[in-house]
Amino acid sequence: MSSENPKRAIFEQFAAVARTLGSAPRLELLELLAQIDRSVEELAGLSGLTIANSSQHLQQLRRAGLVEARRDGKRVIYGLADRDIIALLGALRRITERNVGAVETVLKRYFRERDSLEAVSRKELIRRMRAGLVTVIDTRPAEEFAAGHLPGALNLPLRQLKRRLRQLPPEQEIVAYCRGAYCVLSYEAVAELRKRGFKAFRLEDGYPEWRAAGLPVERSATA
Amino acid sequence: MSSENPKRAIFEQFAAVARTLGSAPRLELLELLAQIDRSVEELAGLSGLTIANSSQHLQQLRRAGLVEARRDGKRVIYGLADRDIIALLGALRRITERNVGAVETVLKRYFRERDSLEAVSRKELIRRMRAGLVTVIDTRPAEEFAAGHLPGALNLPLRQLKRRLRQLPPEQEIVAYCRGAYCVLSYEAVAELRKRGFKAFRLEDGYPEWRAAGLPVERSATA
DNA sequence: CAAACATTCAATTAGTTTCTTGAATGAGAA
DNA sequence: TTCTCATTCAAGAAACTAATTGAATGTTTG
Repeated sequence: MSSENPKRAIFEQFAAVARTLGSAPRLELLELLAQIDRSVEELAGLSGLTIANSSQHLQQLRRAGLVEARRDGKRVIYGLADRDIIALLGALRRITERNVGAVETVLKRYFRERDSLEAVSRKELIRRMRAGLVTVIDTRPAEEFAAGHLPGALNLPLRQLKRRLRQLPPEQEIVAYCRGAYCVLSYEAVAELRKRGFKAFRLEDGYPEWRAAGLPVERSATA
Repeated sequence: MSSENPKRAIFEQFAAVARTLGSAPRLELLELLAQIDRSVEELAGLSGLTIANSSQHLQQLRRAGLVEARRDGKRVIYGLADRDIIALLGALRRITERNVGAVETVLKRYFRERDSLEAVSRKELIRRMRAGLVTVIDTRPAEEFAAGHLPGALNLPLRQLKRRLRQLPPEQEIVAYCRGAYCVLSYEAVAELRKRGFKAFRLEDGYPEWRAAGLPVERSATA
């Protein structure tokens, strides 16, 4: 680690960033932040970490230049430092998927029915949206929905799904999305809808990727 | 790390891959492999690691699905498992550069003259190549050059540079490239050429990125 | 100013990772 | 078979990282 070798010193910089990504809790925090900026307390709650622990992970992410913090009254709000970080996470996901069969295995084990894994690509979804063939539902909490969502999407958080089945067209195809490829909400929604006889699919990735691709989004009050 | 939480289990898979990237020696090995497949001994020599240590790092890279090994007689030859890994390393580099000023600082400190850092993009290089405005030199060792290089490039490894200055057109602009953005060879070549009065620039990135972008390459005997 | 609150800091403990050394494989050559 | 050589394995010491706890900081509110 001595800086006598400049090449090694540069690799050490890259390694430090990669090392920061090399922790499940920190990746989870990044995924939460890919959605919307949030306070420490919120992040701790959503990730299941203690507040102190979250704070420490967040500071590491900040030291690596991956997130930024700003103060808002009593709270400190964190957010991604750079939209490109979503691309980096995507690349990491792709490589991991391709190379480590275990990821798929874990998914399969959890979601028993292989069927519910069928995913629609963004491109395909856009085509079907244009043709008016599809109802798009956003399974994230109302707060995240309000901050931005796919055009024409219906906000249907998981907890409300059963109560609001009537609002869904029984004939039309339904595509559900959520925070990203491995956000469980949309998987669960699809499984539930299929059980009730709906033609439901999952969007291959989620809202952050949609927005990062420069596709149109809507902002609005909660549905 | 119990797998009771499937979401966490998935993030743990991603984290394991990222953690494998989080080590300067391993990133250096990957950079060497981005060029051409190589034996353990060769990698150890080029990276300055002991053989046993290289072997262990390589096995970690293999476990993470980043490299693959095949046997060739007495030796084991390693290579990148997947061309996309170059993209991942590129994304990591971009984020690190943008967010950690230290990288540039280290570079600056080493290459004193800020001037020699001026880089030409791939796109710009292609334009100038088409117009016949530029001499392209490849500063990598002959072996790597033979395995693939930019069309029309002249192989001029650093050690031969001084001896072969005559072969270079004194008027025309020269663009040097090597193994990637942080390969020191092309920096040194540019510094040397400028000292001698040539109009020399560095290609922003290197051969692996060129090839990964699907641009044409030549294979040939050593120049 | 003092109380309440969100976040951060500091110190400890437990668990990983790194590099080194020397011995063990396993393939090819004699 | 036996020798040689490239690579891998195994074990141990040193350095680093994560999570926990309780105290400290700094902001808003009364």
